[in-house]
Parts: sequence; structure tokens; C-alpha cells
Amino acid sequence: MEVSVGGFNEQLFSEAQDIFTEYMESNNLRKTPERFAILEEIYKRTDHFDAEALFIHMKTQEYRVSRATVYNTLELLVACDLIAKHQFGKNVTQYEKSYGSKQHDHLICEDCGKVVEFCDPRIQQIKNMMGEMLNFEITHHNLDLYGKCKGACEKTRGTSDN
Amino acid sequence: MEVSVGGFNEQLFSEAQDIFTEYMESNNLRKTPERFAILEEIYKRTDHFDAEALFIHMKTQEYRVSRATVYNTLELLVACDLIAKHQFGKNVTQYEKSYGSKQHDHLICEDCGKVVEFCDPRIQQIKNMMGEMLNFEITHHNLDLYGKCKGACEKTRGTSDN
DNA sequence: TTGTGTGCAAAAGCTTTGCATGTTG
DNA sequence: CAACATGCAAAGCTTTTGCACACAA
Repeated sequence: MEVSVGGFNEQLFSEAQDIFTEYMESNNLRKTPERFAILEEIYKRTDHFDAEALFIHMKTQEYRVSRATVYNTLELLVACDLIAKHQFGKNVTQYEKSYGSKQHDHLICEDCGKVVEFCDPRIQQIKNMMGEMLNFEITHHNLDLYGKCKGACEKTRGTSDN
Repeated sequence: MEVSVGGFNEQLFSEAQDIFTEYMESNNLRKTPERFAILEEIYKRTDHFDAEALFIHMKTQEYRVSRATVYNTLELLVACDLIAKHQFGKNVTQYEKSYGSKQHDHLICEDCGKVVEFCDPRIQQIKNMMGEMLNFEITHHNLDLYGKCKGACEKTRGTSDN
């Protein structure tokens, strides 16, 4: 239920691996095969996912990992900015890979769950201005627009979500 | 750990009550004392709160209610726009009363948990433009800026909220 | 009186934790 | 070989659900 583009980008994954490796080295973390397996699995995915879905998917992979390791590794990947963390109104944390994708925000259809990404430079302006005005050092942000997608959405309905 | 203003606004509460009443009537919902008690409790509060905190607080009130009723009523109040729902990065749903406050967004300090509110008209422009471009009917949004508050923050620490 | 709403407690879903075992550096 | 990471299962939290009872309309 996502607007996606393309599959596994080997180059991107390789660069992400380097970043992850460097991060682990400079933080004295162990470069375990589990951690790399999780990174790879994430880079095979296209869109948003949650920890449980990733765990389930990992079970079918060459290198199985436990739930605890999935959660642990997701945290590391967030810390080194290889993935971004979201909460689209529900109590499930969603992730998406962020390296190699330009900064973007989300438009979520409340009827069918579709997530569309968009960019707008005005966000950056707002961040700069508000950071200065309110004396904050702003590190990141989330802008989520909620609504109903006209057109395609009705077709997707009928399978009664919500 | 919030930037707040003032306490119980009788007038505002009374108007909110009317809106809630009208909502319940037009949806054939029962106007129970529990529902009004929850609305009142919310309008006594100044800032953001979660369901559990509200429930705990209600226990000391004249009209006790159960957790289930709290959750049920919060949903109704969101539906009629008397309160707004947020998730500031954690897996707890936070609410705040929204009637009588002008539309605003949030700046969250990752160190001390402080939440500052701000307004920026550019958000509205983005909503309008993106809705049109992507063929969505946008109903609401959340813009959360995360960062560290310079100055006041260090002083505020030590009492460890979060 | 009728059926919606409530209370209570149990269940469910996501995430974290504890501990024994494995493995990296 | 010592410390950190993993796996597993149990525990923790927030939220939802089921069922009997209460009460608004």
C-alpha cells in the first residue's frame, strides 16, 4: 500500500554498509553478521516497514536473527542516520531507509493507508526560522499530512480497512 | 515540562461542551455523565497528556471512570475536533485540547522533553499545494521539529523527565 | 423497555529486559 | 579470554476486547 520506486540498489547498499561499518568502528561496536544481514534486508525493501515485519521477513533469510537483535540494530541504524523512524498516527514505529533518498515528508491516506512522499523547501525555511526564534538547535523533523486520496482510493476500499 | 498558559477557562469549556453535545446528538450517541466528566477534566489541564495520565487523574475526581471509557471518549473528542492526537516519537499517544487554541505545531527538545508550540502560515500553503498536486483532500497534519534547546535546557535537566 | 455505554479484567500487540550462551576483537 | 552481542522467553506498557450490568432515551 505504498508508492514505491525500484528494488535493490547494490551501490547504495554498499555505501550504506561502509557508513555502518565506520559508525560501528568509531563507537567500538562489534561488526556482527546479524547487523549486516539486517542492513541488507532493509536495503532490499522499498518502503516503510515496522520491526515485526522485518523480523518475520528475516526468518526466511540465510541469516536468521532474533527479535531483540532486530530492535537493537534498528536503533543503531537510526543513530547513524541510515534509516528514519516514523509514527504515522498508530502505535507502531515505522522505519524507512534514509541514506540515498533526499529529505522528504509524507502524505497519508486515512482511508486506504497509502503513503505518498513529497518535498517542499519551505520546511527547511521554517526549521531555520523557528530554530533561531526559539533558540533551538533543530536536528530533524516530521511533517505528516493526513487526508483522503481522491480517485484511486475508492477502488482500494471495499476490502474495508479501518 | 511544557510551555503553558493559564488554567481553567470556563467559557471555553462551556463552548466545548456545546460542541460535544451537538456532536453526540447528531450521531445518536448517549450523553453520559462520564463523557462530560472527561471533557471537563481535559479542559482543566493545560498541556499535552496521555490516556493513562488522564485516567489516573480522573480517579481522584468526583466522577470516576474506567480506562475503557477514557479511551472511548478520547476517540469521540478527536472525532469532533475538540482534542488533537499526537505521537512525539514515542509509543504513547498524546493529546491536547484543540478547541479555542489556534492551529499550531510543536518543537520538542530531545534532551529535556520540553515542548514549545509555534505557528507558521507556510504550513497551510504547503497543505494546499500538496493536496492539489497529489490529488488528496487534506484534513489535518502534524509538524514536529526535534532538537535541543540551548540555554534553559541544561538547567532543566537533573529532574529527568522524559 | 431497549440497546448503548460502562466497568472490570483479561487479552492483545509492540517493545524491552534478563540471563545463559556465543563470538568478536 | 574478556566483553559485548545474540537468542529466547518472560515481563512491561499501552491499548483493545468481552461480558455482565447500568442507565440514557
